[in-house]
This record gives sequence, structure tokens and C-alpha cells, in this order.
Amino acid sequence: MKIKALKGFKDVIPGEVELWQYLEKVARDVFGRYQFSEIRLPVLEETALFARSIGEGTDIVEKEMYTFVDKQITMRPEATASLLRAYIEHGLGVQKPVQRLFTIGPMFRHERPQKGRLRQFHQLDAEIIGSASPRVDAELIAMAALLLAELQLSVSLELNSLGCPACRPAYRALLLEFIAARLDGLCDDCRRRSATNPLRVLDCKVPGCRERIVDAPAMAMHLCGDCADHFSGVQQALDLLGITYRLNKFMVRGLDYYCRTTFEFITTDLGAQAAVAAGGRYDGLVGLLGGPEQCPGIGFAMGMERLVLLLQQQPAPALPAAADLAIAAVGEEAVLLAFPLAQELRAAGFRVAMDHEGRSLKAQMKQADKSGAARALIIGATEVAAGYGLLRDLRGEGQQEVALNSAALADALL
RNA sequence: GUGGGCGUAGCUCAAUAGGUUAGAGCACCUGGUUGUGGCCCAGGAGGCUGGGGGUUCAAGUCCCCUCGCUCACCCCA
Repeated sequence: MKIKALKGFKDVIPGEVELWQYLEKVARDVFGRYQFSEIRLPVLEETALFARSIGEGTDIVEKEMYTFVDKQITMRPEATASLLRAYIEHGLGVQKPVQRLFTIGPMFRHERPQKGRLRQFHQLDAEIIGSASPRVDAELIAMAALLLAELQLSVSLELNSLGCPACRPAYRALLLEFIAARLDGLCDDCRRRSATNPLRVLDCKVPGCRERIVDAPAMAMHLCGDCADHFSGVQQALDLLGITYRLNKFMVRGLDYYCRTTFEFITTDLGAQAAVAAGGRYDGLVGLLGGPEQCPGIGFAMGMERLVLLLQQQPAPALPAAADLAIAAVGEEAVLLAFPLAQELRAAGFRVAMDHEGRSLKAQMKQADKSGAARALIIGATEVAAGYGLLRDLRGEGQQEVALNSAALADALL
């Protein structure tokens, strides 16, 4: 029986990994422009960290976590909890009251895999901790938008506010009343949700349910004064930056910790998994995890698999050539001369390919061409005797003689 | 956890109503060119047809089971 990767776990092999590297490069660059610092976090945490932050009743905590039950530790299903744990543990807010942090890495959820959804998946995660300013919300959203734009991806932005502990209970009661009045017209899932997570009824996909809830009370219309001010502040700031968005009063979040601003970048090109990035504000979560009370925060996560799927649907970005030089040496003498030459050129910073299988010149040239090398250096008995190799342009046709020493070759390659 | 679709070469796919030795394209290797890549031509290698059981003179093809992949629901990035 052949051993294969686990269900929902994938290898990223050469040919595909370049796109991931490109994605990470662009992301790091954009994050840097907004003054975010990278933080690297462990993949395992105490189970309690996620139970407390994400919420005991959520699907993630209830049935999707990879947990070592005997050790009370869990492979992270998302990054925010771990990041805040580290923020608190190292007192990062003390030196710098407003911290901008990002992290990149794998997350784990035991779900049934489908397009754009794996059990080990990867996220780009950015958080701003310590500021309640609505401009921070807008700036964070603008950063995500800029990153997606630089990746040439066309997505749309949806925005909503979930209120806060001051105004949500009253709204929730209002919504429950609305749902209870038309419960028998809703699907089975919605009946269940009305008890467990009534907000979820709002984004049910069943057409019949949608019809019945079109005039449901919207959280955004029942915000308390502070939340309403904040929400309009976010919208004004987004307008100021020229970020276009659509208010979606039915957009809710799956994790308990969100409050006020929530947003999603969605696409129509990924089947059912429409969200490529999502996030929101989580004022109070830092306090909940044992950090300073009243510490506000906001962040987003982007699904890298989903971004890669989108990137694969469009023309490939220009990626650097695989090699600067491929050496084709024929005969023992030539090989013994070429081998240390390759080492010297590599030490000098060039990417050099060289075959050690004793293959024919033709085979080596063919390999050189396929490898994407810009040029080939041909060395045979004649060249060894003369002290000159043939430097051939693989993009065009010409070739020239170059002295067989690393200095001369380095010059010729530049 | 629930449903649908699909499993044949590394990849994408063929294989007439069950019928000899399971084919093609791409990729790979060799040669055509004793030392020159791309284009072309010729040849080669590569498969327990996912696995197991059953029906049959005969199964890639029909039946059952199982495993895997995939899409969707749920949920979510």
C-alpha cells in the first residue's frame, strides 16, 4: 500500500511553489509599506486559548480542531488568538502602544475538503492592536485591497458592523423576535441556527430563506451611538481613500470575538468558497485573553490557497529565470575544469546548473534550454586546450568565446 | 457529519454490444547531427486499469464492498 498525503493535506511542488513565493513576496512588500512587522508563531497552543477566543459554541471549536486530548493542546485553527497571546506574553503593547503585526503560516481545521478549503491551509494574517480609530479600520482594509490589487485580482469588498456588547443584545432580541414570527417558513438549518446562532440566519443561502428575511432588522440600523459613530467614521475614511465597498447587512462572522467593523473580500471565481480575505474588529479580546482590558484590535486573514487558485486562473506573473548559466562539459578533462568553475561562479552569486550524468552535449544543451537558463557554457576537449569556452545565448542564437576562468565568465554574464 | 460526480502511463484522456498482447497526445530517454538547445522525424521506456470479492469460457467494461479524489451542503480564509 502506497503512503499518500493525508486527506486535506497538500504538497506544493516545484512549478507551483514559485507562485506561492511570489504571493509571499508581494505580501511582505505591501505589509512593509504600511509599517507592519512580521511575527512568527508556534503552531501548537493550549486548547483553552482557542476555546476562549473563538468561542465554545462555534463549529471550529466544537468539531473542527486538531486537539491532542491527553495533552490539552491544539493545532491552531486560526492565527489571531496565537498572535494576541504572543502580544500579551511579551508585553508588546508597552513599548509601542499601537502594534502592527503580520504572520504567515499554516492553520488546521478538520473539515471536509473542497475547492479552496483544505485541512491544512495557509493564511496571511495582519492585525493592528491598540487603536480604536475608525481610520485604522479603513487603513487596514485599504492595505488588504492594495495587496489584492497588486496581485491583479479583482474582488469586491463588503462591509458591515456587528455592534458591541452594549447594543448587540437588544438587536439580537429584536432579530429573534423577527425570526420566531416566521420560523415555519425557514429551512431546517435556519431553524437550528435560530437557536444556536441567530445572526447566521441572515446569511443563509437558501432562496426561500433569503426571501423571508429581506426585511429583517439589520444590526447596522440598531447600533448604539458609539458604534454608529465608529461605523460612519470607517465609511468616511474609506471614501477618503477611494476604496469602494458595498454595505451588506447580512454579513456576519463565524467567530465570537468580532465586534463593530467586519469586512470580506469576495470573488465569483472560486465556487462556493467566495471569501479570499475576511476580518474585523475585536475590541475586548485582548482583555479576555488576560491582556490589558479595553485594548482594541482589528485584523484580517487571507486564504493563501484561495489566492493561489485565483492567480492560477490568470496569466502567470513574470518570474525570474531559473539559472544564469548552464555548463555543458563533455569529456573528463572538461568536466574536471568545469566543476570548480561552477563552484566559483556560484560563490560569486550566479545561479549555475551543471549535469553530472556524463550525458551527450546535445542532451546537456537540451536540458539547459528547458531549465530556463539564460546562457550555456560549452566546454569540450578543444576548449580545454585553447583555454576558451563557448558562451551561447539560449534566448537567441549567438555564441562567443570566453576565457575559462571565473572572472572572465562573471564579466561576460553581467 | 450529509449528498452528487469520478478513479486507466508522471499529466490530460481513448478503448466499438464484455472478446487476443490496454492505446494516443504531452512530458521523459536515445538516435537522426562522432561537439550545440528550440522545430521536425524515427525509435524506446513507462500500467497489478485504486484495492478486494463476485458473475462469465472471457471483465478496464457488469454486480457488491472498500479506499481515494472531487464538487456541493454545513462551516469558513
